[in-house]
Amino acid sequence: MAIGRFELFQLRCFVAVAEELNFRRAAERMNMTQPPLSRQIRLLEDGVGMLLLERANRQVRLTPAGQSFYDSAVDLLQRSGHAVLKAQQAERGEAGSIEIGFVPSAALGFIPRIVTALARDLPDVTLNAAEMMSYEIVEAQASGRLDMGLTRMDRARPGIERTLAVSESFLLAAPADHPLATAPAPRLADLDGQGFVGYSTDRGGFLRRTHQALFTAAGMAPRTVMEFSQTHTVLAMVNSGLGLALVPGSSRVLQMKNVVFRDIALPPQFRSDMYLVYRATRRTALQERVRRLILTTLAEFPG
Amino acid sequence: MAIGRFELFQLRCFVAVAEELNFRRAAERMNMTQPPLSRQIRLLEDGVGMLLLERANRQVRLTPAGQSFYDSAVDLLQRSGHAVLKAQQAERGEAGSIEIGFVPSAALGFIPRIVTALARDLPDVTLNAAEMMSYEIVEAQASGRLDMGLTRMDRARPGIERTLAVSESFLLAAPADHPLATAPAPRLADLDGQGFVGYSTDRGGFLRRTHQALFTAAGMAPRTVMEFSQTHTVLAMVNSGLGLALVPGSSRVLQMKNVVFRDIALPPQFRSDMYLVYRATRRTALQERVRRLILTTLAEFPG
DNA sequence: TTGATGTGATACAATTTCTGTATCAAAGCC
DNA sequence: GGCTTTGATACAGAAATTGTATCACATCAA
Repeated sequence: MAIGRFELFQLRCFVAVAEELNFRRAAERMNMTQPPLSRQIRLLEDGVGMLLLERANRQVRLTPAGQSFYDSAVDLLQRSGHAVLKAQQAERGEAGSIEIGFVPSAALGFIPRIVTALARDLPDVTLNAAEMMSYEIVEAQASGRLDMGLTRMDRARPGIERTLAVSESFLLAAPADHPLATAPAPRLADLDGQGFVGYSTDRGGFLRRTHQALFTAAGMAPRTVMEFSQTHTVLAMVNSGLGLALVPGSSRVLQMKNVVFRDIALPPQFRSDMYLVYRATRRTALQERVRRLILTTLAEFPG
Repeated sequence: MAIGRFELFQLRCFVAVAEELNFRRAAERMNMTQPPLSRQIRLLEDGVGMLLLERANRQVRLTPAGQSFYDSAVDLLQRSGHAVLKAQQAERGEAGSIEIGFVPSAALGFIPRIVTALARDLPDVTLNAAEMMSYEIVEAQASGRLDMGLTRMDRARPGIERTLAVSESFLLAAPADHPLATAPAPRLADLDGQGFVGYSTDRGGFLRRTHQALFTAAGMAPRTVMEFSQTHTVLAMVNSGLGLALVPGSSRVLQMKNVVFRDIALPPQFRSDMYLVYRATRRTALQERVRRLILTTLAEFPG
């Protein structure tokens, strides 16, 4: 027999003998007769390549190696049982790891809530959340590296389901000393001709397209000063007085000294929508559980 | 098959399949043909009571439970190999645990040195050192609860070997304001009639017997004020000015504000001897190793 | 559409392994 | 000194495992 090779059954036999220090009683405990028990012990000793039990003068004792191996054996048997329990947990979707990709604008309000809810309801689940651009989410999900994505992508893809996770209204972000920062009820028309900090097409470009559609529909055009891909950069520009901006509601958490957020009335179809995208088929119990948890968590988000 | 029961061989098979995701290649890696490999996987799945591999459309995939179980399996196999290595270490006497009992006066200088040396030279050995009275050491060693003892016991016992570990000279402990604290060269005769704090017979009584033999041989008698079993108590009495004391050299580590230690000339046979006692037969490699380490460590003790 | 190829599952006989009964030698107990 | 109990051994029957041959099915190329 190859050295270092043995079987768990032999470990059970050995543990029984080590605890009883008597082959007959150990055999009884193992529901077998003494000769085969002796044989299994011998096979185990062959396997590990050393004497584990000292059979001297009608008394069985553990050798030092046997004592050490006994400790290991108990540990191994315990772990082997635990392995089954963990697998059952994984099968029920209570444990495992989930890879989720999200666009930068989800980092502000959504991801922290998801992480919190997951830690509370599914503590044995590891969440690996990676910020990526929306096209990266598409790629990673297609190749199976991602279980889910949180993105603003608005066109459907084959094999990928999506659910509207949050629909936020836009907020008007204005420098504190701007007239619209204190006006009674800012309206879209007030932006006409004003300096405006917009979103670029660098990442996804969904917000930029929404804004353009919005301005076209309203028949007006702000004077776009500059464009940036991420909300915190846009707001930093507003903060330095460069112009106004229309940002998703969840941006409110970004408190800046010189930025005032105002509600603004917009046509109902112009909202900042965030979708949860996931495989349409072959979803595991864990993915399903996490998916539901994310949707219920984000449903409570102040729209 | 009983649920939760499987064999390491089946784990090896499963790991091969999980890594190859192909039964034929996995079988080749396991030096067997595909049918028995399939059978072992089936047995394993029966054993853990759930599906670990998804065989769909000519493609093998791990189920969530299978992924979890794969991680556990790799871990278990690694540990099973490690168990053998640890047992080999234990056989060579490089790992394991050693129970040693020691009398209170060994706690001052000897045990700390032993612990340090053991941590340095045999880091995988756990030392359990328990302070006990000398008769307890005898009992515990006889019943096998103790591997070794560090004691002042001077009579031999059957089946127990002993080695003189340290032979210390006695020191005169005097209150700082006592004449002998500053006298040029204190002699035994100077103690005649002086107040003396002695050792009691409570624990072993070896030191008391030595002192009495000493005084008898010198034909003098100090005026014993009080007797205590432990050195730190004796010194506390000296510290409060109650009298003089003769303590083992290693007591010097007990620094007390009002206690001065002086070398004192005594007949050569009157020394404070500490013995290492241990089983004469059936010593393990570890016990032998630790025994030698203790003796060499204590041999360097400033006698 | 059709054959070629490759997949894992299945059937079955040969082999191997394991189990239990009977027994042994040795050591402790009365 | 007989009696009991210990673990080891021998061996036949039972059980499990293996490899060969084969199947059913899916994919791919023409």
